[in-house]
Amino acid sequence: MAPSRATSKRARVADDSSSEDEPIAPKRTRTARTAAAAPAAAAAAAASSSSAADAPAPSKPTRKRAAKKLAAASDSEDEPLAAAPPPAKRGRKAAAVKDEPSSSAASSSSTAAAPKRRGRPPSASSSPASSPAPTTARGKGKAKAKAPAASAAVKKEEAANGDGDGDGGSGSDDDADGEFKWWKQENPLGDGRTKWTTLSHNGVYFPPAYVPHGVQMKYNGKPIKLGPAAEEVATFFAGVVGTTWAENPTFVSNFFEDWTDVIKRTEPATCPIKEFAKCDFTPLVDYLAAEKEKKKAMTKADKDAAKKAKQEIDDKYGWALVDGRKEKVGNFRVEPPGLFRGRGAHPKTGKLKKRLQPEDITINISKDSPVPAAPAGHKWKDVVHENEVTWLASWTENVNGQPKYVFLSAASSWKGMSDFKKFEKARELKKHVARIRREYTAMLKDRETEKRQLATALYFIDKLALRAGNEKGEDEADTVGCCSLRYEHVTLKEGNKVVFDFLGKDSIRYYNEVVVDAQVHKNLKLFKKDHSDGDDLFDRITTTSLNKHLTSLMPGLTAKVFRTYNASFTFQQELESTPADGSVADKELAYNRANRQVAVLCNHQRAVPPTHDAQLGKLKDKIRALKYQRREAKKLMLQLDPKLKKSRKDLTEPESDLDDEWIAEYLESEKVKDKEKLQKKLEKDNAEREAEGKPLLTLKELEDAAAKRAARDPTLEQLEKKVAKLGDQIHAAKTQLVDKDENKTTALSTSKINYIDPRITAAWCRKHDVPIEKMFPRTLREKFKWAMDAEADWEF
DNA sequence: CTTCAGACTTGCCGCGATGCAA
DNA sequence: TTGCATCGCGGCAAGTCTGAAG
Repeated sequence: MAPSRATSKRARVADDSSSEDEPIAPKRTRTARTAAAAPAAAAAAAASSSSAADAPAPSKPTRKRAAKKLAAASDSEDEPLAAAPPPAKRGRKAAAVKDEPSSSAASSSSTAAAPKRRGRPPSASSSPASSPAPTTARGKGKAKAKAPAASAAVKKEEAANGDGDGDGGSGSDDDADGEFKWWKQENPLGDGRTKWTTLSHNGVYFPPAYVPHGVQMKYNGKPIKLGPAAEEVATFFAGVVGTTWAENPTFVSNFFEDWTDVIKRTEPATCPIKEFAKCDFTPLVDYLAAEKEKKKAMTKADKDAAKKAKQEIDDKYGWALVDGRKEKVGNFRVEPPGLFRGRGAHPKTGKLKKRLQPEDITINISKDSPVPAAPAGHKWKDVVHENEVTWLASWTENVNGQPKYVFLSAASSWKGMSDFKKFEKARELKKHVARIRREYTAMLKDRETEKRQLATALYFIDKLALRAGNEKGEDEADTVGCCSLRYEHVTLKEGNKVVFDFLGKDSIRYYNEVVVDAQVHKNLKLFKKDHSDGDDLFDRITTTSLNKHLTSLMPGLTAKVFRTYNASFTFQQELESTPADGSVADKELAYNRANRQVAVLCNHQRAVPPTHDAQLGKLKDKIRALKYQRREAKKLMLQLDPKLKKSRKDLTEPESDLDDEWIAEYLESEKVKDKEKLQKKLEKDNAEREAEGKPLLTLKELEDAAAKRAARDPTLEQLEKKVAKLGDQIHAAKTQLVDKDENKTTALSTSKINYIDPRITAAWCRKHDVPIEKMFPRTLREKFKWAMDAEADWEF
C-alpha cells in the first residue's frame, strides 16, 4: 500500500467546514489531496477515496476524446430526453441571444466601463518630455557597471519621498508625491491595445556559469569521473534525492534518459553509465549538504557582501522605464537549468531544462532605447519593438516548448490596471447575474443537448466556482475543469446529490458532495447515459463555445469572471458578520473566516504544515495554563472577601478543560522551570558578587526570597485586574487556536491575491478601524495601491 | 471551424528574512 | 545571542483566453 513516505505532507486530513449553508458555497467535505509524485499519487488516491481511485480513473485508461466533435455533427439530436420534448434541429441560436443586440462585434475591446476613447494610454503629456532624459541616465548607469547612479538615486527618492533629479518621470500628470497614480486619471485603462510608447530596460540577468566541483559519484560501486556537463546534470538529480521526486519513476526515467543523452554527447565512449539502478549519487548529495552548511556558516561580512552584490543586480535589472516612468521589473532572472518539476502525473516530469543562452532570448524594447548589451561574446536572439504587449524579454522553454516572459512586477501600473479591469468586470457581472441565472436555469430544459450541456456547465461554474477546463494534451498531466469533466468524475446519488471527484489545476483533488437542482441531476443522468469511463461528460461543448455564449450574455464575460465575482461577492457578504464592537483580534478572525470561505469555495488547498499538531498542542496548553492562573486568582479573591461568593457568580464558575492530572503536570513543569530560572539567576548574581567581593548566595536563599514575594497578598483590585487580563488573554489565544485549526489545509493567500477585490478589504479596514497592515503585507499593499483609498462604505 | 501560438493570470511551494522565546 | 518557528516573497508550473493560421 502507501509507501509511507515521510515526505507525504501532502496528505490532507478530513476537513469538516460544515458551518453553514448558503447558496454560493455549498457544504463540502474534502478529503485528501493527491500527492504530486506519480506513485504516491496513485497510492494516496487509492488509499483515500474508495470511489474514484478504484475505478480506472486517475491515469487515463481508455480515453477517447476527439470523438467529441464527430458525434456532435452526425448523430446530433437523437438523444431521447427524459422529460419529453421532441428532438429538434439545431441552429436556432436566436433563442439564446435574448433581447440585447448581442454586441458581440464590439466586445473584443474589453474595455470595462468607459467606452470613451483616448488617443494615448495614460498620460499624454509626460512621455515625450521625460523619456529622453531617463534613457540617457540609464545608459550612463550601465556604462558605470557598478552602482548605477540613476536607479540608485531614484530608489532613494522613492523611499524618502523626496524630490529626485528629474529621473523617474514625475511628469505633470503625476501626483504631488511623484508617484504615478493611473487610477486617478480620467481614463485609467487607456485604449486597451497599445501598451506603451517608450520602453527601456536593462535586459535579463543570467545565472552564473556552472563551476564543476569534481566530486565523483559512484557507478556500480566505483567512483566515476564525469565532465562538467554530465556532472552538472547528475548534481541536479542529487538535489532531489530524499524527496518524492526521486521516488517518482517517470521523473527518474525522464532524468536518466536526458542525462544519458548528455553523457553520450560529452563523455568518452568508455563511460559505463547504462543503468540507473547502479548509480549512487551519495557523494554528490553529501557535497550539496556540505555546501549548504558552508553557506549557512558564512561570516557576517561574507553575507553582507553577498547581499550587496544581490542589491546591485536588483538595482541594475530591477527597473524599467515605461513612457518615462520607473516601474519595477518582476522576474528579470533567467530561469536556471535544472530538472523540470512537472506536477502531478506529468509525463515530462524530470526532463532536463536546459541552460539558456543570450542567443535564446528575445528583447522587447523601444526603437530609440539603447539595447542592453548581451553578455560578452554573445548576442540576443532578436530585438523587437512590440508595443502591444507588456513583456520585456521572452524565450522558449525546451521541455514543453512553452513561451516564457519577463514581465513587470505585480506592483506595476500594467498589472494594477489589469487587476482593476478584472474586478470591474466582475462587478459588472453583479448587475447581470440575476438575469444570467434565470437564463441558464431555463436553458437546463432546452431541447438541444448542446444547450443543456452549456447550461449545466454554467450552473457548475456559477455555483461551484469550477474553472473552465480547457482540453489538455497527451503530454501533460491529466487534470480537468468544468468542460473537460469526464464520466468517471461525477457520480449521481439519491436525493439529487452529485459527487465530484477529480484532479483539478496542479493536480489538486476536488472532492465535493452537492445537492443540485433537480433538473441538473436529470441532465447529468442523461449526459452519462450510454457512456462510460473516459468519455467526456459534456461532449458537445468546449471552453471556447462556452465563453462565446457568455460573451453574448455580457460583453467580456468569460468563465473565470464567475470565479472572481463569486469570490469577491461571497467575501463581502461573509464580512458582514464582523463584530462591530469586537477587539481587533475578533475582527481579524472574522476577516480570516470570510477569506477562508472563499478559499474553500475556490478549492485552494495547501499541505498541512509539518508542525501543525505540535502547534495546536502548545496553544492548548497555553490556554489551560492561563485558565489555571485565572482560577487561582479568583480563589484568592474569594478568600479575601468571602462576601463576593454571593454577589459575583463569575468568580465561582468552574474553569472548563482543567483536570487535576494536567494541573499537577503543569505545576510540576512550572516548578522545574522556576528552579532553572533561579539557578541561572544564582549563577549570574554570584558571578557579580564574586567580582565585587561580596559573599555568595545559596540557591535556598533565592528560593526563600521568591517564596516571600509570592506570598505577599495582592489587593482585591489587583486581582480583579489580573482576572480581567487573563480573560482577555484566554480569549485571544482561543481565537488564535480556532483560526489556526481551521486554516490547516486551506490556503488563504491565493484568493487574497487573485480573487478578492482589494477595495473590499480597504473599505472594511476603514470601517472597522483595523490597520491595513494587519490584513495586507507590504507586497499586497503595493500591488493594490490603486485600491487603498476605498471609502468605508465602498461596495463591491 | 479546429488547432496552435502567444500572452497573461493563477497557484503551490521552498527558501530566506524576520521575529520571538529560550 | 542563538536556535527556531513563521511569514512573506519569489520561482516557476499550470491554468485561461484570444487571435491567427491551417
